[in-house]
Amino acid sequence: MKLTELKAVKLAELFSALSDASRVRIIAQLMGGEMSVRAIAQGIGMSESAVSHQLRGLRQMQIVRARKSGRQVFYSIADEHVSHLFTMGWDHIQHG
Amino acid sequence: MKLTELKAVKLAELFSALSDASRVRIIAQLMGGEMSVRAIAQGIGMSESAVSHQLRGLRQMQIVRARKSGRQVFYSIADEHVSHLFTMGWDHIQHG
DNA sequence: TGAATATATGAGCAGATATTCATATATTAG
DNA sequence: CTAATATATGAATATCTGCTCATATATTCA
Repeated sequence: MKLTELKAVKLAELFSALSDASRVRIIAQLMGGEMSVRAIAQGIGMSESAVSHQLRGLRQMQIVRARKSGRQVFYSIADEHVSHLFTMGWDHIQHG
Repeated sequence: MKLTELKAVKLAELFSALSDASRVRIIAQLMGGEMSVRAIAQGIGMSESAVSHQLRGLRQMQIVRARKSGRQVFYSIADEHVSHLFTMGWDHIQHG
C-alpha cells in the first residue's frame, strides 16, 4: 500500500464528505432516492441555505449529483461506491 | 434506514477518523502492522507530539489500539471494519 | 540514584468549517 | 411585465481542528 501525498489528501477528502452529522443526515435521506433541496432541508430540520451550502461541497466532491427540473433541483447519490461506504459505516455503528 | 441524531453523530465521528491526511497516512502505515509512535512519526515526517495527539483521538474512537512494551507503545488497527473501510476508500480513489 | 529515552498531555494559536443572514439568479404563474 | 418560488452564493461569525512548544510521566540504563 503505497500512499503518495496526493492520494492521502484525496482519501481524506473522500471521508470528509461523511465526517459531519449534517452531511450524514443528508446522505442518509438520499439513500432513499433523489430529493429536492427543500425536501432535504425539511426532512432533517436544517435551513435550505445550509443544506445548499453542504450540497455544493458534496457536488464538488462528486458525492452527489444534481438534476434540475423546473425551478427545483433534485439531488441523488453520485455513485454506489459512496452508498456502499456509507452502508459499511452504518453497519459498523450498529454493531459497535 | 432510520437515522437517529445520535447515530448520525456516531457515523460522522467514524468517518472523521479518516478525514484528515495526517490520520490517513498514520492508518496507511498501520495497515502494514503495528508500529511505535516514533516509527510512525519518522515514517511520515510528522513530529512525535503531533502523532501522539492524533493517536489519542484514534484510540478514543477505537480506530487503533495500543500495546505497551517497555517504554515504547505499539499501535495497530483496532478492528478489520476500519481497515476494510480504509481499503474501500482507497479503491475508490484509485478508480476515480 | 540520575540521565536518557519514549510517549502523553495541556495551552495557545492559526487555519478550516458550518451556520446564519442578506442578496442574487432562475423559473414559473398570473 | 410583476410577483412568487426554489436554489445558490458571499460575507460575517462562532466553533472546531491540528499543530507547536513546553512540560509531565514512565521506563530503562549506567
